[in-house]
Amino acid sequence: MGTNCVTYDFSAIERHWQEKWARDRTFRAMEDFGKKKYYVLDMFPYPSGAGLHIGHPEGYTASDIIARYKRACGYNVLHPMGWDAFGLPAEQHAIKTGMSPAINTTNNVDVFRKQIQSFGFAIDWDREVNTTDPNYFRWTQWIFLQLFKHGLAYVDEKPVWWCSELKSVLANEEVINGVSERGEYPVERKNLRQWVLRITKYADRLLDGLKDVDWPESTKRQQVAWIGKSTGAHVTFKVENHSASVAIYTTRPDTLYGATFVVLAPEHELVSTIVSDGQRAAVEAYIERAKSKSDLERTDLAKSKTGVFTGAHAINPVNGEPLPIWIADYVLRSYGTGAIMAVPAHDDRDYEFAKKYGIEIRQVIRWENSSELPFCGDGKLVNSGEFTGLDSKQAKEAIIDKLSRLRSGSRAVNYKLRDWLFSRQRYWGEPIPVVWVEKPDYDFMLQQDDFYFKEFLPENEISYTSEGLTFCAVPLTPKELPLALPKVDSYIPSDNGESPLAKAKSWTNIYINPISGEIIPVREFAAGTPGTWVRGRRETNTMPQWAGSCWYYLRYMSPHHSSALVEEHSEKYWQQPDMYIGGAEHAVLHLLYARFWHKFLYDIGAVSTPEPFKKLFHQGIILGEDGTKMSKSRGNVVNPDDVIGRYGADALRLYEMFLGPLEAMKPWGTRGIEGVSRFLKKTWNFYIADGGEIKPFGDESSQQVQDVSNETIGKVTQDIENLRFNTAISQMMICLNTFVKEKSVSRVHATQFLQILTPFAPHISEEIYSRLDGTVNSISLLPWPTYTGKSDRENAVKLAVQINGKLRGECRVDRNTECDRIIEIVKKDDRLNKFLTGKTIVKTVFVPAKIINIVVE
RNA sequence: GCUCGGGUGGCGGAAUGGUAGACGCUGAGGACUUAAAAUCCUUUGUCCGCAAGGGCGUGCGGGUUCGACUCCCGCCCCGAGCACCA
Repeated sequence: MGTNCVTYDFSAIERHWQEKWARDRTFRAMEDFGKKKYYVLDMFPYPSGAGLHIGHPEGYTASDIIARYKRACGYNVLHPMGWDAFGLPAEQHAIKTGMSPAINTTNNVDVFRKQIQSFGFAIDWDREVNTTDPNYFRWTQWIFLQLFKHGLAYVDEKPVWWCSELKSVLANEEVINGVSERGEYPVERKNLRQWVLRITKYADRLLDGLKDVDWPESTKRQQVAWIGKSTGAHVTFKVENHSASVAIYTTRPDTLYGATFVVLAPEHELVSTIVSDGQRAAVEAYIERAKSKSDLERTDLAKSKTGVFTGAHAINPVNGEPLPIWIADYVLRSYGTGAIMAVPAHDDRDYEFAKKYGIEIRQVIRWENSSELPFCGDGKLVNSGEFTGLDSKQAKEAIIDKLSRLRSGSRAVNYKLRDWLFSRQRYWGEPIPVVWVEKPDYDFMLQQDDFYFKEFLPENEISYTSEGLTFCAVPLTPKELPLALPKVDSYIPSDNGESPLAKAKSWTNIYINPISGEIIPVREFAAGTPGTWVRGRRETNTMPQWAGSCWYYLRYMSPHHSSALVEEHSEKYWQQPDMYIGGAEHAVLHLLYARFWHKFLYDIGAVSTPEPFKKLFHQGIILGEDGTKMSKSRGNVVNPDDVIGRYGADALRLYEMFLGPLEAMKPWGTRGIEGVSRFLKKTWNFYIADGGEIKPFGDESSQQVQDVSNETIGKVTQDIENLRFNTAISQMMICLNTFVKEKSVSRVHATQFLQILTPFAPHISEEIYSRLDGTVNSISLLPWPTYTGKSDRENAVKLAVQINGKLRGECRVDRNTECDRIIEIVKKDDRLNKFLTGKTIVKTVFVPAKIINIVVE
């Protein structure tokens, strides 16, 4: 049953069908194991206070078209939605207003849900997840504990990015060009105790796995570049007149004979040991200067290189030559060994440095078409002792072999990828489920015969030392999960880098029982409490926002399951998303972290597939009408609620898909939506008479209608498969225009048109279908119409005629006409023949039923 | 700097070796209307021409081909990512 509206009243129609779908749970995903499954996933949104952005429904509409299409094709479709709701904006809102981020988040989610539902997406709302729901994040915490147990989580006191404005540590990825990604505030280096995840252990597998997924090449390339694997050698240089030696990493061992100096990063721990007395003052001054430089200054490529001689020399292991050791901030402590051999003849940076400080530049590679130094490619070796004459590739191997014999070097692999800094000094995140106890208490716990935690501990204990005391990490037991956030008076972090949770003393200070695993707050602990107890302090750091989004696609498979993160048989059935649609801004971080967790879960047997996302697609960005990024300050923001109010959800869905290729960046155009809106009205008027009743449709269609209908089914099907929705819509427009012109359209063709329109504009299609036929409860239950192949009924074709490659006309012929016959026809046509008279035909190229090209002289 | 993607009417875009500009927007003219909106019809790359017709045309310059927006070489411009990674 539809509405009773007489004209195309989209608000009434859309409200009616959305309510009906919700009531009937039309789009519930069932675990029907006899049916092939299709899992289509959107990157779930962060429910910001600003409400839904016009860009959100672009990806959601695309995935919805696929979901509805696949369902009509007979698949059992899973198309869920949820909320990535931990994160900084809610916390900053809390700091500003004092309102709890939990309440604020719930409000925002309610707004987002309502807005998303107003698009009529075929989502199974029974499976909604929310990363801030304790029943969700207990499993995020559980995964963390598994990582902990398997030695993939550790603490490290190390320099991290500290943003004093946000009062928080940021991950490398959250710092862009020396300022915070969010807010663009200045950042500095600060030493803090941090949780770190050992993603580097998975570097090779994260690289290899990319071969097996259907992802945009550019995204794969970005991940490859981020992992940054390189192969080369470690070479050890003895320091002259000193017991120390310097280890360097190079990808060019073939240039070893061209090394004329060695450079250490200013932070390299060897610097203070090897520096000569004469140079000490200059070196210390340089280090001091380097420290005060911001990262932006240090990495500024435009500035010239600087450095200081240490007074020490390193001995080149292959020829015994002493090379001056310099320090310079163009060498990074964090990559490789923090030290390099400098080969100015064959490295741009070393060349620039050597030029500036008058250091020898020695060519050891010769190449064809010799141009000037530096030359950084491969070639033939010169001035390289016994290796002279080899080409670079052979020389690399040969020189590494010699280094191995000399015990001065070996083959080595290096990655740009660093371990993942996993703790944040924030309130609004998942608490890290760990308790710290002092070392003597920890040893006492370990000595207990029936020590509960044995199976939850990593091989090597995790500990840190502060003010002379050593603390060891004890994981919470699964019984203690979820570890919920405590209530706090203030959400403001302290200036010393501690999370706001540190101020919730009654929450942080606890007693832990090594035998039962139980935890009780200090205030509940009395002298008479039975059992063995040890004092502890909860970890007060929380997890980064990435944590919850690392595994949400698994939770959708069994969102209410209470004894595992995903129910085994559900995971076996749904396996992984077949299609994942979301923005390219997540090309590296989210998609790399999720792959890391997934591979880990695969290793511990929690999931059965090695990769989380089979096929990935990035929708482009919708720009403002002026062609720039939508922003409040520019005043070019389009509000989806306004557009739906004015044109309806179907029109907005259709328009966003019609705008251009899904992956392209394209500007919004207010006039453009008028076009698709007219198309919908035209559709309505084609089916519905003035009084609101359905027009009569007979049993016969004209030939034209049959052909255009069939062609449209074929084109739209292909275009949906290839996510080319813009051309699918133009084909439907062509089809409708033909219908309107031809008028003799059968019931079957009238129904089929509505069916292929359904994934794009489901409300109007349901409404018209309910008046046209309505034998089934929803048009989405009808099987997708089939394309019957190219019609051979259409025999007369227009054949293009070219003479010397230039289009001169066309002729109407039977599609099977032979080449010779066509030349005769052309000769009889005065307008064509005039290009042939007095010329000889040298050659003809003939494509049957398409084109003929006559070459004359 | 390196890597990748792109450059087609007034605009969004179609066509990946076979009739460039589908489809939509806009503009112009017309029908209906007292009028307007809505709707419908015609037209809309550009130059010459009254017209018939013809020339030019997919960033620029070459090339391959019977035929190039499409493939190859060189250049210009725009966008994205990475950015002293040794």
